[in-house]
Amino acid sequence: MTTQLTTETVGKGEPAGLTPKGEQTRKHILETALGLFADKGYQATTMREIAAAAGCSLGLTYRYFSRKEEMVVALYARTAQELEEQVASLPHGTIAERYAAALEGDLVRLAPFREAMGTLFGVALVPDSELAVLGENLQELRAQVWGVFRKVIMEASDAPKPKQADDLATAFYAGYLAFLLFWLQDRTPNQQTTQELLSFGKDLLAKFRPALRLPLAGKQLARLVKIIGPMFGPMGNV
Amino acid sequence: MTTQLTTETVGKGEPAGLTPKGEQTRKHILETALGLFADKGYQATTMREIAAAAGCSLGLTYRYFSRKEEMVVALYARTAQELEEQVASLPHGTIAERYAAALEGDLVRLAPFREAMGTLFGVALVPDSELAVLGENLQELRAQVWGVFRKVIMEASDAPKPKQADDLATAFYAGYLAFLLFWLQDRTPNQQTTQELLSFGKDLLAKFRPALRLPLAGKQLARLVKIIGPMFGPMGNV
DNA sequence: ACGGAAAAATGAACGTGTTCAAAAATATAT
DNA sequence: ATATATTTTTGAACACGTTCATTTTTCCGT
Repeated sequence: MTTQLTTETVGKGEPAGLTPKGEQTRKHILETALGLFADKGYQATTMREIAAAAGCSLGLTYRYFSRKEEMVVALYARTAQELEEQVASLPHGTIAERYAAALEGDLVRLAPFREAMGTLFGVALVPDSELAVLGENLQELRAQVWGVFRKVIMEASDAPKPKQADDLATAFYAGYLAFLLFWLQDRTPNQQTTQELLSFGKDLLAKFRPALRLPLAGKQLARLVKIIGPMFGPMGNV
Repeated sequence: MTTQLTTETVGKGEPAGLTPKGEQTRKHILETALGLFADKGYQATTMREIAAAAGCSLGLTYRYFSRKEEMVVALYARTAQELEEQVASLPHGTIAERYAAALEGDLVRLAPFREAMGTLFGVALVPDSELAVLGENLQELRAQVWGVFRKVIMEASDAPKPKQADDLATAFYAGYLAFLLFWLQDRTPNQQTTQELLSFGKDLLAKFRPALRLPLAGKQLARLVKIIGPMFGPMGNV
């Protein structure tokens, strides 16, 4: 009557319980798929190709990834992990410096999968999709990344009080999404325009950071966050 | 040896030349499709259903719309036309008032097709898609809407000099895209959060409009536009 | 009125993502 | 060890977007 599960509630897309062997197979399929994506592109890679390259049947891949895009979600989740690690070992400095460094690091890690990320965003922006950016399935991932930006702010040399830090983290998270979207659209060589935008944003943030101490600016930020914050779901602040 | 075409270079997605009858059929299929979209949703509507409802073969619909999403593009092009007309007969007032009115009007017109627009944006945000927002195929449409925002600014009571108006129009166009994206994600009843964001933006714009006369703000805007402007392609300014 | 060219329209097929019922393999209880 | 439940794996099928060779209709010059 007892079950033989080992891993418990790993993620949302995976089946309820996986034995060690199952986990291993899942990982192998994912690795194979990511290799093909990086090699010949996401759209050009067929589910049947992935199955063949992984040496298993087509149906099996659907046991571990209920959608093709879910493989890209797994990839993104992995780089989110790396983002967290990067920020943990980020030199102390101003908010602007740390935020810019975090964004740039993420871009570098995602670069080989730009096209795949484009398709993921395409699906993620369809509001009632299973993988909607602001949907329930990605809630945990959102909270994780939000926490990373909170850390970017709180451990900076010019960190504000915790309450405003939460507001700023929400704004940073929104800015992060917008920034990724911009990057995906940027067709200039080496995404140079995105680099310029990053520099611009960094300068702007540094220039206007002191203004945040003014009641006017603080109030406006608080008002904005009160509007858009709830769309991201609970982040620990409420 | 002469050809029998009547309409010349109507748009990008349609076949090269269409006789009046062809145009009529195209319109009929589009009308049928939009009805189905509004009725049972875009994703749930099948190309075969559209063909059946329009009383023609499946293949024929592909003669007039090379992709399913192209029907949504046609819909968007229509509401862009309506946006232009609305702005033409917009009461004189401040930039903030006029911009907010334009955005709100667009939302009202697009409301019945929110889900379809979501899917369109999904495709449009895949950079190398045939229908990429910033791609060549939608260039004309982009220029048209940009012109509308330019008019919003230039014929306002607090219109700036033409050069800054161009910069502002570019920023407004980018803001417009971001705003639509936000609206698509907004799951609150009646998209109330989007309404609040609109109010916030309007207030903010009104509050900081005077600051644009300051060299500092003007320079920052100019720098931003110099970065992101080229992504939209030629808009008449260059 | 006729013949030929261009356009409109058809219907069958293909590829790909996805589903599902059933078989094979594996672990647990007695 | 055997029986039983559970998980893994398979392979065939479906649905839908899309393509294409072919046929039918429409238009124009003579």
